[in-house]
Amino acid sequence: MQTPKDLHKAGLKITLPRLKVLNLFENGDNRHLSAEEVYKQLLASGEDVSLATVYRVLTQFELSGILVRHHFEGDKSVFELNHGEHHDHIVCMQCGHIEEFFDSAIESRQKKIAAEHGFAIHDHSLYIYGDCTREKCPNRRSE
Amino acid sequence: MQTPKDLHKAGLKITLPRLKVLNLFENGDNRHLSAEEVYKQLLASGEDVSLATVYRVLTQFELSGILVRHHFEGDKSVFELNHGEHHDHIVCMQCGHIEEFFDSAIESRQKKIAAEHGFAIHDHSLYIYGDCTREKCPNRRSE
DNA sequence: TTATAAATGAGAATGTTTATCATTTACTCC
DNA sequence: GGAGTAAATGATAAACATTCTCATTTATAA
Ligand SMILES: [Mn+2]
Ligand SMILES: [Mn+2]
Ligand SMILES: [Zn+2]
Ligand SMILES: [Zn+2]
Repeated sequence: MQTPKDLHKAGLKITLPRLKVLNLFENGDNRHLSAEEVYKQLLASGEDVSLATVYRVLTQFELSGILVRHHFEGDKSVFELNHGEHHDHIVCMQCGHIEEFFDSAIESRQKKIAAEHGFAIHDHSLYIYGDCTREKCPNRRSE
Repeated sequence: MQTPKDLHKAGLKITLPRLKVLNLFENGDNRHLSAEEVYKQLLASGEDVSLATVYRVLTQFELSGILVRHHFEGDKSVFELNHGEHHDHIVCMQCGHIEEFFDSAIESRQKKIAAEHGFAIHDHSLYIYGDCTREKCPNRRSE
């Protein structure tokens, strides 16, 4: 567990809950985590942080640029470390597996479209939903 | 108020609440409506339909292909008539104004990307967020 | 080390959506 | 057209994710 420099730079105190959450994203198994998942994984590893604090910390990390928030289909927000390079996502509707991609053709078309419609672009979100064909995929359709 | 044929085709009974909701989408001012907006607009025009029924009807219409559901940034679902041709959206973060677009270059890139990652594509969602430059655009989003 | 502002935990509250169930309504058959 | 039946509705409770409140704890700076 390290890297309090991000927290300092964001003007946030170095607290135990914040370090635990950060550690989960830096050293955990999943890049993409919901608040509930963060909360449960911390509980499971003996660290107890209140759910309210998990939500607060995730929002603060998003605001300070440490995390990025995504709105996959459905209700809950999902977060991942902000490594500085934008990317979009393909989500498996059977097993939830997520693949990341970046396509400069799509990105530049988006800029052009926004300009054509007289919009100053802030942000965008692109999610592709489908069925992955991995062996591991539990509900994999036998084609 | 007309067009019960869609309802028949979907195997749904022709009920007053369903006709009222359908009418709102067909003859109302906004193409894109949340459940709450549908409910309030019906109330405002004297028609009273319970909120539970609004949610039920919207979901049924989505399932039967009469409406399409969108997940714009934020919490609530937004619906619009399914006119058969897919399109994506640019949303103004100041005033909520929505522009629609279709870009075949983006569409084909998405197919290629899904294929490259071994995904059988079901669906996708693309939202561009920005500031529109219309005269009418106020500096606060009208919720 | 102490003072102080910030952060936390517990639980209440909020906003959106779904579930329950008694009552009403639309469609079918006579 | 009128009764029978299954489906739809309304009122409200419940579920769910998320935010708020406030008393207590903690991190930081003097
Ligand atoms: Mn990602
Ligand atoms: Mn649209
Ligand atoms: Zn899968
Ligand atoms: Zn605008």
